[in-house]
Amino acid sequence: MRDEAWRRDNIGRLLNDAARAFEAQVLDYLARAGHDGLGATHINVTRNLDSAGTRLTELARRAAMTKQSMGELVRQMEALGYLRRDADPQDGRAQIVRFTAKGAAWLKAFRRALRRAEADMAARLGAGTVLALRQSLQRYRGDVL
Amino acid sequence: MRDEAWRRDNIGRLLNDAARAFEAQVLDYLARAGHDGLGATHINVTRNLDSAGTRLTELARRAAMTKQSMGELVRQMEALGYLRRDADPQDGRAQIVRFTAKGAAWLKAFRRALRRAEADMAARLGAGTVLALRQSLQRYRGDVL
DNA sequence: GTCAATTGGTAAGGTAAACTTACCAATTGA
DNA sequence: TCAATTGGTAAGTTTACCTTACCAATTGAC
Repeated sequence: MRDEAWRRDNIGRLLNDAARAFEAQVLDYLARAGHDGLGATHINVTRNLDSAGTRLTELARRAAMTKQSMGELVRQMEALGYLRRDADPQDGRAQIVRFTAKGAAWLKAFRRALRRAEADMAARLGAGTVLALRQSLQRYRGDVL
Repeated sequence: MRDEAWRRDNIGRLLNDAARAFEAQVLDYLARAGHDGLGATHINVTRNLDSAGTRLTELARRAAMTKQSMGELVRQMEALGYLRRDADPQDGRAQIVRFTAKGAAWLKAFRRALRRAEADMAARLGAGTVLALRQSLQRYRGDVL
């Protein structure tokens, strides 16, 4: 029809749209499971929080954001009851951020939502295609070469 | 090593990381070509602006953002000399947003940057894989089914 | 052992890119 | 003709970050 297909079909836009759609799907599954109040940003925390707990500064480093920004995310999640901060017995300055029971439940629900969104994708594209997609993206990131 | 690979290798994160990396590459090519001052946001404008010009409200509708937000993007690009606004002879309220010569040059550079970033990807993954990737993403979006 | 440098964390304020609510003026249509 | 719709602007808010500037605890060089 027109030679302006690049507007919709350039890889950048396709990647972006797919990323947003997937994320929205995951968030929707979480909301349906009763876990609202947390958004995409907070995944920066949960993604980097060890089950044994992690220091704020280390969380910030892993998420590649400032201590202040990570501090704010943690503060929000603490206020909602997902996290708890304990003093580090090794270092009087430090805090150890940990999941509460509610936080652990949220994490479980998050991983389930992730699996479901991925299953939705597989239902649409086929499992083999999803596997190939994952491998392509990993290679693009530089995982294997 | 650990069974927590989902943190790095879930499709959502892979899509997001790839989208950001691709976008950064495109913006970098543009900057090297002397086109700085415009960021990823402004692509919301150029992506939806017809060569014959488009009304602000229509731009906002296509980009799925508010008239005010689109108005601000257009104002910025106008200030930098990429766009011009003409009165619509058909409607005294309306303006028609158009590329200036500088804007047209920018668009050309943008498309070139897009092609280069895609070529970079093909150099890493192979052209066939990029094609498969594109098709997968189009199907995920719902293009074909 | 002491004291300067480093490190964990907070405070205050700024910025970018969106949003909402509230308008005005031109147009359209019943 | 006049009320509803539409194109666009204004003002202020929100989200998710950032920077600069700190303080207090710890560490390390001497």
